[in-house]
Amino acid sequence: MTAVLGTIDLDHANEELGGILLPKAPERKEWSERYSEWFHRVISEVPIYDTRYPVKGTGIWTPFGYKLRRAVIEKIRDMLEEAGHEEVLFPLLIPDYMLGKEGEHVKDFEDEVYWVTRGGKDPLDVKLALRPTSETAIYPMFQLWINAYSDLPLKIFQIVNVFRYETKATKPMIRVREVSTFKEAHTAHASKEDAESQVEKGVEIYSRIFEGMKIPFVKSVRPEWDKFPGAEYTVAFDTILPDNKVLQVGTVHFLGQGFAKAFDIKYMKSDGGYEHVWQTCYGISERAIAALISVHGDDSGLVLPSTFAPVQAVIIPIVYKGKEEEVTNKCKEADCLLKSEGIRSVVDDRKDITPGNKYFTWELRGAPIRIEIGPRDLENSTAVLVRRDTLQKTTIQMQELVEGVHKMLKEIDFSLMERADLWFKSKLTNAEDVEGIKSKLDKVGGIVEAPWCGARGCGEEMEGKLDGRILGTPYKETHDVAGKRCANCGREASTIIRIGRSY
RNA sequence: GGGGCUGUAGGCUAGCUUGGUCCAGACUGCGAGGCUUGGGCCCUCGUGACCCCGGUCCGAAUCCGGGCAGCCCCA
Repeated sequence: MTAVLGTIDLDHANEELGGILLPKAPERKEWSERYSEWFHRVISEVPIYDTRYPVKGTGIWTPFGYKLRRAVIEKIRDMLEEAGHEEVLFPLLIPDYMLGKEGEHVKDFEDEVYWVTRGGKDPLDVKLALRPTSETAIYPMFQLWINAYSDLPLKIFQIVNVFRYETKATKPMIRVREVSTFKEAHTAHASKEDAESQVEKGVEIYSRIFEGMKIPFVKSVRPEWDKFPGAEYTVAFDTILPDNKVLQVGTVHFLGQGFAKAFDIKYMKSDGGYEHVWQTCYGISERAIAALISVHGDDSGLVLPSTFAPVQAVIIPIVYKGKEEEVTNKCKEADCLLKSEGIRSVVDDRKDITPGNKYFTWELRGAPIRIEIGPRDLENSTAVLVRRDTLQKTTIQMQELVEGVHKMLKEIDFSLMERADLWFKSKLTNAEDVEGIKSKLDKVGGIVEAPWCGARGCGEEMEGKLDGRILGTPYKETHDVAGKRCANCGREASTIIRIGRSY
């Protein structure tokens, strides 16, 4: 990667160069060795998410965190709309008889549903659930909305909060009782083929979303015993966090006609007969934001891809006594220029805070580019650009500022993607037998791929032997397993199975 | 599902073992002023806390019980 002008080699970091003291590239020691603490520290210090609200498993999106959240939401909303989904908003409350309509679905959720049982002092005749997910709220309305094949396909989505009474230890953004950013899409189709092709489209949309966030992932078909309750099959997106544990960041479900039958969602075919619709649904929560924060970070804090950074370029005035106004004006001028070119910039003109202090603040907040303008730059018509990921300093001519910033943002995005991919690949390993899988899980963590016979009983047995969870089999990928033996039972392998220690 | 640990200013923490010395100390933050400003400057002044409820006791931040909240480990 070549930077704009006069890039300085990192090997010479910390040397005095042209009067500028260069810091070393940030380490990723705490990030990798004490990830949990790192994550808590970053979200609370930036701040992104305040966990001090006194209800277990909830938290508050702070202004900066909210901007980050909104950037992610907007990206997802755009992509869903582009793919023909329309946004709607359903009520939070679901009557108990509706929640209970699809047997498998309610059975899996019943232990973690919050109930509203009273209105004021009076007990309610019909208990109301806080949606744990919205299938049972939405599908009775599908029944009313869908009459004929001309109403299909129906593709909607909503961005809402959902509630789950988690019994396990909660973790900010990752395991919460109130999921505050659930992006759920629901579709209905006239044929199985059409619905299954929608599953592929859903997977494609999510792939593009995560690629945009530079979050590496694998797509797996979840095992029979771990699919979404009520679904025929589930395709899940898994990424790997710095502590080598697997995080599910998105799921796409093929629902078949199960819900359609339970909620009696039928449409009239061209021949006048009726058939139940075929359905899909897919969802992403704020885990995607947790992944965005985690995957790219380092010991100095957040590192954000430019698309999602609330501030893409921060301008720091280096004000010497007597030059305050001149320097500040130049900074404001640069700020206006950048803004007019569509760059989210700010001038950090706080008084009584040294520039160094501001550097730390904005590194913590993950601003991709820092622009320093001081008296020296006024003399030379220059500015100093510092990229967040490497902390490399570059001096640039003022008239090339806009071009330089655009170019540097692209370079940073590319580097982030490369670094994340490289790291992910190093955590995606394979093994041939149970011992090998175990050893890889212990030594490398992440995700281990192994040949598998495909039998459910064998899979469950393997899960019991391993201190890990079976993530499933690759979705629409070809893996050559010819001549290979199942890692567990030794029979002929028919596919690959993925295993990881997960959240 | 099982086990362990923790809760003192906004944050991090000293004090808790052995109850009284603590109307609770440091650092950081925050507010005011001064001095500075190309990697966390310095000085002065100010600000702010014993999670909640109950118990033991002459006396509780400290001991006991419960609640709430958080963290960690194992399944």
